[in-house]
This record gives sequence, structure tokens and C-alpha cells, in this order.
Amino acid sequence: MNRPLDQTDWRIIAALQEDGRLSFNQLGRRVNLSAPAVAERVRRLEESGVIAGYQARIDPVRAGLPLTAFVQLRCALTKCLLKTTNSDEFPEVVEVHKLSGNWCSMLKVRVASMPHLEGLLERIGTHGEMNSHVVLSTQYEGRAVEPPPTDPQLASRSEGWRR
Amino acid sequence: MNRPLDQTDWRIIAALQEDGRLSFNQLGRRVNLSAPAVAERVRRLEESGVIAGYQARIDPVRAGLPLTAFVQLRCALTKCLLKTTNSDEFPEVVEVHKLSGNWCSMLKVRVASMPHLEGLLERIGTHGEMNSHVVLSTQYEGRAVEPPPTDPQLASRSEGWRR
DNA sequence: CGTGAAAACACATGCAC
DNA sequence: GTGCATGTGTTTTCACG
Repeated sequence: MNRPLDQTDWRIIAALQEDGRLSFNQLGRRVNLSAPAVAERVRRLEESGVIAGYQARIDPVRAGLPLTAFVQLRCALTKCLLKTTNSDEFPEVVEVHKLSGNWCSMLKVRVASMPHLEGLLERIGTHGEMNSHVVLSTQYEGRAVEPPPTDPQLASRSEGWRR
Repeated sequence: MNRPLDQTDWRIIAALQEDGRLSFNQLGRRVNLSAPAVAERVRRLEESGVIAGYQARIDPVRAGLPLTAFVQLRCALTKCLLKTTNSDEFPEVVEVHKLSGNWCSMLKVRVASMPHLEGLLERIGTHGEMNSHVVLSTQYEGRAVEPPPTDPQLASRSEGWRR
């Protein structure tokens, strides 16, 4: 329903992922556009949902949640975590994805301590078989999304089977 | 090195995770504080690193990256992805975590298409054994971090072995 | 550590081009 | 798309509790 994003849009997106509080003046300077022009583009990006919002990035370690873990879940179908619980029951769960493959879902959780993690896993475990991975360190997270490649080679790679 | 976060700090953190562009006026209204008071607290939170920055949330689907996948990697020690490559080589990789357990790292990747994913996995695969999980749908992501529980029961759970 | 009001500043917005 | 004028909202400072 929308025009594809051009290069300038992507420069705006990059700048706002770096600093979401840039004014239209500052932003315009970075992308070589006047303030009104950039304001109009940002308005479009927000309206079309490309920009879904703005948020402060909280460092979980300094906020008292130094432990991160990934939890894979193979739900018992009748009591799938995704359906039977509202998310308020598990504020520690900051991400939930439904997966293809053997495991039906992938959670990312933030906790304050090992006992906290242990207790959380016990509560989650009632929903099905479980597999957890404790994060030792995080190289990066919430990295800026970049424009997809336009490389025609890439688009044609799957054509190999035709010949 | 810093005072622990009080309840007001957490209300500020919650508000700024919801809307990172709130002015001190609006923010103050939400947490029942005057603008100067809230400005001082935010300054402290930024300085101490609890607030690590502000960023626009980009919807990867609308931005042309509708596919997300998790990739677990068991690196060949000599050519570990974490050490041998700079992150610019893999703009599709938006998260990198080092893990305990069998798999040495967990990546989250965003791609434009299946051929794109296939090509990326081939490139990543040169760094070691690999295990990938395609995300079918995402319930939520980048959920607001909440204050850790103060529940004493939780902190004492690990004492069970003493008796 | 908080308030409230006033000052200086920067910003978003509209319009002519 | 630009550049500028305008009015509004903001940040910031300060005296005070």
C-alpha cells in the first residue's frame, strides 16, 4: 500500500535508531534535507507503521536485571503458554516468538538472579517441555535495522533447482 | 556506585520505554513531579547508564525485512564468528549473545526473503556448526523492562540445600 | 530533594517561492 | 523540495520551602 523506502528514508531510519530524540532540525542536517521536508517524511514513516514508536533503551544490567536467558518451549497443546496466560503473569519475559521446527516457541527473559531464574523456569515449565540457555555476555542487541540488499544475485539464488 | 532505583525512577523508566520522546513537562505529569525534578532524575539515569539511549522502533516487516530467525552457533574455536569478523560483514545480524551450554552463541537475524536467509546461513556456516530456527510470528519484542521482585521468598529459594 | 514562576532558547508549523 | 517568520512548547535557572 506504500511506496518503497528510498535511500533518504533509510538515512532517516538509521539516524532515528541511533538517536530517537533528534529534532527535525538536527535530523534534517544529517540527511541533507530541510526541517519541513524531513518532518513530512517522518510523519509518513510513522503513519505507515515503519516507525512503530520511540523508546528509551534501558541497560538491564544497570537496572538490576543482570541475567538474560533464552528459553525454548515445546508446549503441551492444550496448555500452550501463548494462549493460556496473559503476559502480565511473566513480566520477566521480554520477547515471545512462535517458531517453526521442533520447538514451538522462543522466549527471552531478564531476571535479577539465579534463584529468580530458577523460580521463573519452574513456573514456565508447567506449560510444557523446556530448554534454556543462559547468556554469558551480549555483544550487541537492538542493533539498527539496515536496508535489505538489492543484489539481484541474491534474489536469484533459489533458482538453482530449475536447471 | 549508584543509589538503587526508587519507585519514581521506575515510573520514569516505564514511561520512557513507552514513549521515548516525552518532554520533561509531559513526563513530570505522568510521574507526579515537576519538570525540573524529573529532568534531574533523567539526567542521573542517563549518566549512570541505566538509560543507554533513545531509539526509534522500526517494524522490520514494514521495512522490508519480514523474516526473523534465531541461529545457534557452535564455533570452531580458531575461527569463532565473535572474534574473526567485524559486525559490518553481517548487517542482518541484529543480536549476538555468548551462551553457556552446548552452543557457544545465539544470533538473531532479520532478512528480506528465504533466498536471503539461505545465503546468510551459508556465509555464517563457515564459522562452525549451526542450528537455525525460523520465527513464524512474534507475540512481542522489546517489551518494557520492569523492576525486579523484592520478594524475600525468591531471594531465599536457593537456601534449600543448606538444611 | 522538591516546587513554582520567569527567562532564554529551540522547536514545529505554515506559507511564499 | 527550500528558507524564513511566527508562535508555541520546551529546557533551564533561580529563589524558596
